[in-house]
Amino acid sequence: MSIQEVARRAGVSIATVSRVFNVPDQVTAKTRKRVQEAAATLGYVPNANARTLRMQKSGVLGVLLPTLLNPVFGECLEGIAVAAAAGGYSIVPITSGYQIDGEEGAVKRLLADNVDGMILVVSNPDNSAALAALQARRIPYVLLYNRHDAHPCVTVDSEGAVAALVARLAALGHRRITMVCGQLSASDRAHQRYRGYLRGMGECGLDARELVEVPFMDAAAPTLAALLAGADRPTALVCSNDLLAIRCMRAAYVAGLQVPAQLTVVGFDGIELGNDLTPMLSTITQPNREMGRCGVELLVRALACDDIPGPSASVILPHGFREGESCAGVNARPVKRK
Amino acid sequence: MSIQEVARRAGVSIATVSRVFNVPDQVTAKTRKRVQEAAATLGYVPNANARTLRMQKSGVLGVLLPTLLNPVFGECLEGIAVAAAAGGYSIVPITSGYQIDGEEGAVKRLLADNVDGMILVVSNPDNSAALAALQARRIPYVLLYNRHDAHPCVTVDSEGAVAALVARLAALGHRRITMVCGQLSASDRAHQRYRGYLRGMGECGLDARELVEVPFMDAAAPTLAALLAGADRPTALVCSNDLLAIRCMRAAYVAGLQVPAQLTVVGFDGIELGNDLTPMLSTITQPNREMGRCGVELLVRALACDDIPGPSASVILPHGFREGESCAGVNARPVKRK
DNA sequence: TTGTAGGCGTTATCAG
DNA sequence: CTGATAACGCCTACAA
Repeated sequence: MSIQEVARRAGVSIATVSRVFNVPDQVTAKTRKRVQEAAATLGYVPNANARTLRMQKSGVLGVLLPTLLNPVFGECLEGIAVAAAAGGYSIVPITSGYQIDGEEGAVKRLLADNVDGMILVVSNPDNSAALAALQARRIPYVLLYNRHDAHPCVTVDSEGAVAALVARLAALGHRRITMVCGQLSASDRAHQRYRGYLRGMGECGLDARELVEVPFMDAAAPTLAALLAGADRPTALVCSNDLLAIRCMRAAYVAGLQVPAQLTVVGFDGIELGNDLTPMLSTITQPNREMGRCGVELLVRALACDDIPGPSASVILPHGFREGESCAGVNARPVKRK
Repeated sequence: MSIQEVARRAGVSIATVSRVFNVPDQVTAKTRKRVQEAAATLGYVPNANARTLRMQKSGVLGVLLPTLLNPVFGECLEGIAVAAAAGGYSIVPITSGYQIDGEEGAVKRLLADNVDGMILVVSNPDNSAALAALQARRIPYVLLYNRHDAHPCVTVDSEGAVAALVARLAALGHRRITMVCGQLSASDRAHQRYRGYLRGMGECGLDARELVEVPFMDAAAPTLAALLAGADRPTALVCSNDLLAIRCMRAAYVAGLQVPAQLTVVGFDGIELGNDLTPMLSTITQPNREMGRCGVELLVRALACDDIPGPSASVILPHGFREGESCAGVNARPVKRK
């Protein structure tokens, strides 16, 4: 069912049909109606591939995310989807995580699709083949969560946020503060946050403790159990993301430690789910939807002007701190539970 | 950078370039190499739109999901992605939830993209305009989680699962068992699960209690608070999904009720996160990834034979029950916490 | 206001 | 083994 059949059925030329869909006012009301009826009864849907081929633009924004198993990206994607729709674009989300060929393969696929621009969260903007490919093709793109001087990024001041958090914990009397992250090498976000930890500890005159890496979520339990076992165990855990923080709270329970009375756990991300946990998760909040929205708007604006966003377009969005219930002073008395 | 430029640079015709990418053995090793080098230095990526237009098939599977904010669909999508890749297809996931125009709009968009088939989770297979559109176009599709006699579905026996759960709760001494769901009208899954509740209660000789609907997650707190307030409050909550169950556990805490000592809470979905909660969530588990995988394989198989899956292709996958820690006998003694 | 025709990048057919 | 060419569905000058 192409434009041809609609034209035949309506007794007009294909050009007229095309106009009905693209510049309706250039067609007589009567003709227009006839065409619309023909299209409706035929169930005609314009072929996006043909249109893209002809127009040399697709009206599609590619979205590359690490995974959708972490709600933080789900929330972000929602912001992206809404903003894209508002800007007249549709999106094609791809995950680099459980996709066979990672970031570069995903970008190649999106390039083949002729996306007009891309929103992406990469593992490391330095030496990213994916970004190189985009630059080579002069495809406009915006990074989310990443932070890099050579690329347009929408993110928060992760380093500052964690440094401030460490100060807050120190003020609560914590001295043995340990940072827990996923696979450090897999994410420049984790690096930023770790730098924040180091800075914060330094500024508070505390000794930074060894970073605890939990590369595979599945195998987190033993690592965390070991961490919480010794006499010198930390009194506070700064987690590189909320999912990790949730696992840490579980590990604490398993180890017989009460949160927050005996162990403070703080996350990073501000996923909504944290609000429903008990104890409610204390966390550094990022405006995830807003971040998606902002990135898309940046991109759409650039697209409209037919130029490509540079590093100077970067935006640092404000972060926050959700009080929650998993964070307390080092000598807090156990919460009585009835 | 089209096939043209590669051809020119390699000093061959476009036909030869095309062959190098599609039937490499029909080209001399030497020519092939020249073309590949030209393509590489040019950064050539075959135009998928042109290819789709010419081939009349895209190699793309459309995936329509209600939302990605619920991890259950994230897990499912992972299964879909892996299976699709294995079958030589790529996917385009769309959410009907926060998309402007819902299921039908999403399907239209996918049709415009010339997807070869679709995997979808719809609100209600009856009178679904989306499904009607697919049938009219004779696009192969498979439903996930939904269950309907007139469509090919991959799902679990939700009704039986909930009925069995109710029996289990009754055996634990529970009498006042209440079901909690989201917006009942928004999901035939919720309906199935509710039917299971009714059947289970009936079979146990218990009086079914009024269904508690929590249409908007955001506003769940007051509704649940009211539910847990009275003297006649339930001793067990059967939740239509895990996210809801998590909220119920929070509501219990807020109401001063200990789970599971004073209130049993059981979910439905088996999201992985449930394992990390304290108390660990007791839930009816669905094989979410497997479900995605199964649906895709069904679809891919049909695509290969060039036919479209019918209702008889439906598959009921086995479900399970995760013991967890949020479910106990009605007179369980409070857990001592140190 | 409406119709005709060319070309977007590919693949496939048919010659050579 | 390789090259020329038509056609996929659409948009848009240009012509009528």
